[in-house]
Amino acid sequence: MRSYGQYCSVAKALDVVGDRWTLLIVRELLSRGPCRYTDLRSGLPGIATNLLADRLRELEAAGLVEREDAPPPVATTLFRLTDRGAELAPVIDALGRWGVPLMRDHRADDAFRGQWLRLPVRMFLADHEPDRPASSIQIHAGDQAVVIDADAGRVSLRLGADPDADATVTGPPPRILALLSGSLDLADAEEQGLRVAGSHEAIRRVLPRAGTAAGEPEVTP
Amino acid sequence: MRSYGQYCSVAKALDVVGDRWTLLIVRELLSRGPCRYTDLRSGLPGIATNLLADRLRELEAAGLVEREDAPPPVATTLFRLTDRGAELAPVIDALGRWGVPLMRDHRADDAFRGQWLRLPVRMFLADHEPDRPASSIQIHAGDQAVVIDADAGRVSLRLGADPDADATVTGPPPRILALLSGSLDLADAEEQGLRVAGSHEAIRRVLPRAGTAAGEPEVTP
DNA sequence: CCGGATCCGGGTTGATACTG
DNA sequence: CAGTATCAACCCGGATCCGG
Repeated sequence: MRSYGQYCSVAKALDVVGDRWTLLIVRELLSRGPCRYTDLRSGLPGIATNLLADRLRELEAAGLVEREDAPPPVATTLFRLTDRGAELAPVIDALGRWGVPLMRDHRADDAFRGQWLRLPVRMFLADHEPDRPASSIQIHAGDQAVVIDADAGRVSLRLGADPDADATVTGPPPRILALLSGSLDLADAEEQGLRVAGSHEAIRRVLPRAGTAAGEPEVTP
Repeated sequence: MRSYGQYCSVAKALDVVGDRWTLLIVRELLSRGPCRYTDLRSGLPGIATNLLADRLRELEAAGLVEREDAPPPVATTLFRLTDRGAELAPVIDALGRWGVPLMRDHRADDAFRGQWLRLPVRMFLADHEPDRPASSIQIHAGDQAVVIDADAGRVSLRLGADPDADATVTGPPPRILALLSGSLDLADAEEQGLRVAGSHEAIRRVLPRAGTAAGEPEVTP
């Protein structure tokens, strides 16, 4: 990218990460951890493969990403954020938080990936009953399957399906997000296009509660 | 800008503010308040005038900026951030904070503007002696003149010169920034290319103190 | 299948000139 | 002062191809 040529830390930051796709690559590496080239490409639908290769080279040159040749069993190269690269997390968080109100306009051809729920999970969910045994919720958002775990006060997300989950929620991504953000009540979920099965307590355990986090933006579809 | 077409709040945010120059325009409006077109252009050295006009239109369409026809005495149009636009402050802050270590590489032809000190002043300075009467420091950074005021626990910055300032610091922007960020001690300032005059107490009153803010990045030139 | 490289058309940006 | 007009250069997107 052309430098802005301004002696200002915002401009200097954008000299490094202001290029198209660059911050989304960082988002992907932050939410998935070390990734193969192909994983990155599937997590960044729409990127041209030459651009991904270019950006990864630039990020490597800037010291934000390093490539690691994985050991023999897998024998593939992994891309991971350096510490300096991971320090962009507050930038991604701030952008993601500011963007929440924009999630109201969902276009039919918008792509969706399960790992993109990691930020809303961190932003909106909390384990309100940390003393209970661990519980999990299977989410089917569009064609993406993820599991939300609550355990000892911590809420986390993993990709994939878990047949032993305590509850299951199925529906289109915008409705799932509305539920997670607290703008759609669990009681109304079924009427709003969500299928909810299993333990409602496991779900209420992590959903935002009124007065819990004041000033949180919501996603009202 | 082309949409990324991803149902993710980070991508949606970048759909709106991810274009080249856009976030710098927001930075400028945040640090200067309502501005005339010409003020914006001078605060964004390097921008082409057609791009500034384009971006302002896009920002207006997105509801982040509104134009206001100023009353008869001045009779010019002002551009100001809407509330929604001002909510980008955490994004600018996060970028600016991440960019601080990049300030070490200052190129001779980098432009500099006094208002760009507003972010470092907020980030690094504090009024450590809130009970003393108000004091002020005149800064001459390159050809830019600003005044840092400390009053009743608050530190603020205004553009221009003030002949009644209690102290004066003169030098190139990188040295000024090193001093403000705490990586250059006031005692060493003179040897490092800064001219310091007047009350050193007024300066020490606001400079960061060891142990005051742990983990702050610094600018070591 | 993985991890790209290459090529090309079109859109965006940048620099300058000009105008109500 | 607040832009518009023009045009060249560059960057991006999409497709195709290639070596392990």
